[in-house]
Parts: sequence; structure tokens; C-alpha cells
Amino acid sequence: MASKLGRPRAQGPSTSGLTTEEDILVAAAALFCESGYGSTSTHAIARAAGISQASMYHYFAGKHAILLELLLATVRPSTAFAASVADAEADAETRLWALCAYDVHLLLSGQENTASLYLLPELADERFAEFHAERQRLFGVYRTLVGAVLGVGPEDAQEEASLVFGLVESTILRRRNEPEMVVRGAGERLADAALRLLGADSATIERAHTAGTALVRPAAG
Amino acid sequence: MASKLGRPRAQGPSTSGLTTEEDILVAAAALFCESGYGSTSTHAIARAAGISQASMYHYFAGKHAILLELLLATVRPSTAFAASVADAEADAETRLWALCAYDVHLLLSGQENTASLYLLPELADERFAEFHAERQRLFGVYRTLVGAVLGVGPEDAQEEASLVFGLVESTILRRRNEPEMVVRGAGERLADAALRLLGADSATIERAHTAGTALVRPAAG
DNA sequence: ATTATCTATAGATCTATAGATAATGC
DNA sequence: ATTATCTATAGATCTATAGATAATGC
Repeated sequence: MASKLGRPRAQGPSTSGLTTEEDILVAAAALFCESGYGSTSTHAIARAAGISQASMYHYFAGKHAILLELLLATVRPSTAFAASVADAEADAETRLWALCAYDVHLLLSGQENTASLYLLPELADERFAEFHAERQRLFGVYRTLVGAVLGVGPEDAQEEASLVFGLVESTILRRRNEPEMVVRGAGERLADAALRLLGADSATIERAHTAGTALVRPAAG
Repeated sequence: MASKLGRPRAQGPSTSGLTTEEDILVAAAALFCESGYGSTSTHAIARAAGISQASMYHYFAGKHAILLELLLATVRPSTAFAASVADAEADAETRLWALCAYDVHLLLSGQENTASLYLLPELADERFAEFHAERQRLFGVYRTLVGAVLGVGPEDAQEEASLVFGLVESTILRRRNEPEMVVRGAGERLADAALRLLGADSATIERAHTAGTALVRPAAG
């Protein structure tokens, strides 16, 4: 829904039904994922969004501001679900199962593989600190839940939590490298695998799978 | 060991003890890992290598040729070990354990996190096809071994192999995001976790751990 | 008057090449 | 003569800003 205000676009009005800001974000997401951050020019983003290069600066202070907004929009649903699941009334296995399944589901949904933006080396720049803080908060929930599953405190669950977190995020690379991967049920199967990795027996996993599915459903839509 | 031939460097001779080609590769590896491919200029590489920007072209056809050489140098030790372990005289659990432990060991060794180059979106360019082929060969060995552990053919082990492969490669992101991670024994612990993920019982894992250690030692030096 | 867009452009790169130069080798 | 390097530069970007313009709103 483009505003009627302002000079019309030279290339004709947006056919996407999105605002111009959204057109820019969508275009940038695709280009950053396919070609990388430094390899994508503001000109290329603007062209894909259907506007002139200069018009981008009406909405964003620069390329970095676009990337930051994409990163935050991608990670926030995860941290929101993690916060809710951290306090849910269920045992640790169930909550961890639900968190894994939900995150994998998110990583596999959406047109573009936007979570692959997490892999960009350019994120080391301090301008993306807010994203890193958000992602650390997410990891903290994983560590607490993994610790609870193992019967230790979060501070003693660092390595196991990293393995589970890494297993979940390896979905990003799978999606990039295996376009033909089976998406249906992938989150559930990976959540099962995460509990097996932590040494849970099959009865425990089956229970967490069933109870966890109920926790995920209202959030996953 | 810089050759005595040719015009001397304006910035003084290399103090690294490496050839100029190696100076370029080392400098580019660090910059590509820290800042990304598109965000690193040929000028920045040359400056870090101690030569003029133009001199790079005496050794490489362009930035892409430098990255390709770095990628191949990083993946080849893995495929070499995978090829040898694929034919080793040991059961599938032991060989898979050894492959995981060896790869994690490789990913954690070396000054720079060069395996993080695998994550660059720019690798989609067809000029890096040779690297992707090599990496596919490595994945093929994982799939065969995972299939053997599960008692199925490689074609039915795609997803489980992806999970194990992803778990191994998640080490790349861990190294980037957890500078304080415990490196000692990380490969052994991750290899154990990979077998747990596949449903192996603790007696089997302990056996594979012991026998696998003997397979890795001669290769890991 | 306000807004969203445009065109034009300054100034800073960046890549790749041409051609010069300063060593050693023969 | 051969080699590895250099300096210089053409030509192509690329980012960010200045200022014009074409709509709607009041």
C-alpha cells in the first residue's frame, strides 16, 4: 500500500502491495542472502526495490541500517518465543524440544533464507551490537534449558548448549546447500535429535515430543 | 623465503619467512574472515601482505582466485582424511567417530578461522564450483558412514547425515562466537555427541571413541 | 505546505592493465 | 635476459548529499 503522497516513482508504482520501506527490505534481504553484504550495492538494492538509489536514504541511513533491521526482524520472533517457553508450565525436556522445533520451523519458513544473514562476517561491526545482544539472550535460554535437562546449572551447560544451538542453526546452511531438503516435520525430527544428543532415552523424547508439539502449535500458527 | 629475484619491495622485505604468494593468502584469509569478501578490497589485501595493489596480479587473476585457493586448501585435508577413513578396517561407528573428531580438530586449528570462508554468500558464484564439488565429496563420505551406522543405504541417510555434518560444521560458528570456548578435547566430545544423536548406546560410543582415537592420531599429528 | 520521489553530481573508492624499474642470472 | 616488483592511471563503480519536482493535503 504505497502512499498517494509525494512524487510518483519513475518506474511506475510498486506492484508488491508493500510500502516502499518494505520493498527495500525485501529487495535487500534477497540480495544480501544471495550475494553478500559488501558485494551488494545500494544501487542494486534500489533497482530491485523499484526506486532510485538516492530514494533509499529517505528511509534508511545507509546499507547497515537496512541489514540491522532485517537481522532484528529475523531474530525477534525467536527470542519472543524463547521468553515465553522459558516460563511455560512443562518439564525442561518439553520446553527445550519446543524451542528447537519452533526455531527450526522459523529458519525454514519465509521466502528468503533470511537467517543466513547471521553468517555474514560483516556482523562483527559494532553497529550490529543490538542484534548480537538479542541473539545472546536467545542462547541464554537454550543454556538454561539444556542445563535443566542435564540437571546442572546454566554455567555448567555451556558446551552442550552450544552443540544444541549449533545443531539448530545448522538448518540455515542446510537450507542454503540442500534446496531439495524435506521441510515438513524437519523441526520435530531435529528437536528429537537434540534430546538424543543430550542423552535422553526414547521414552523421555517421545513424551517431550508430544507435550512440546502442544507448546509450539499456538505460536507457529 | 622471499626470492632474491626481482625489484625489491618498497615497504621492505617480508619478515614472515613466507613467499609473497603465501603472504597474500595469509593476509586475504584474515581479512575475508573478519570483514567478508565483498567488503575486502584488493588494496587492503596487498597492504596487509606488504606489497602494492598491482603486484597481487602477478600471482592471482583476481580476488576470486585467492578465495578459491584458500577454500581448497581448507577443505582438502578433510576430504583426504575422509577418503582414507572410508576404506579403513574398522566398524562404521568408529570410522564416523574418527571423521567427526578429525574434522572438528581441523576446524579449530590454525591461526585464522579459515573454515568460516565456507559461510560466505559469495560462494554461490560458479567460479567456486570446484570447492563445492570437493565439499560434496566430503558430505558423501559422511552419508555413507551415517547410513552404515543406521543400517541403511546412503540414499536413505540424507537427513541424519545432514544433521551430523551440520553439527560438525557448527564448530565454525562456535569458534567465531565463543572466543573463550574449550578447544581441548572438543573434537572427541562432539564425535561422541554425533553418535548419541544417531541413537548409539553408550557401550558402542565408548568403543568407537577408543578405536576412533587410534585412527585419528596418525593423521592429526 | 508536506511529502516521496527524482536527477545530478562530488568525492572516494576499486579493479585491472600498461609500462617502468631494480634486483639477480647468465 | 628474466623476474618481481613498482608507479601511474583509465574507467567503472559506489555512497551520500544537494536540490528539483510532482504528487496530495489543507
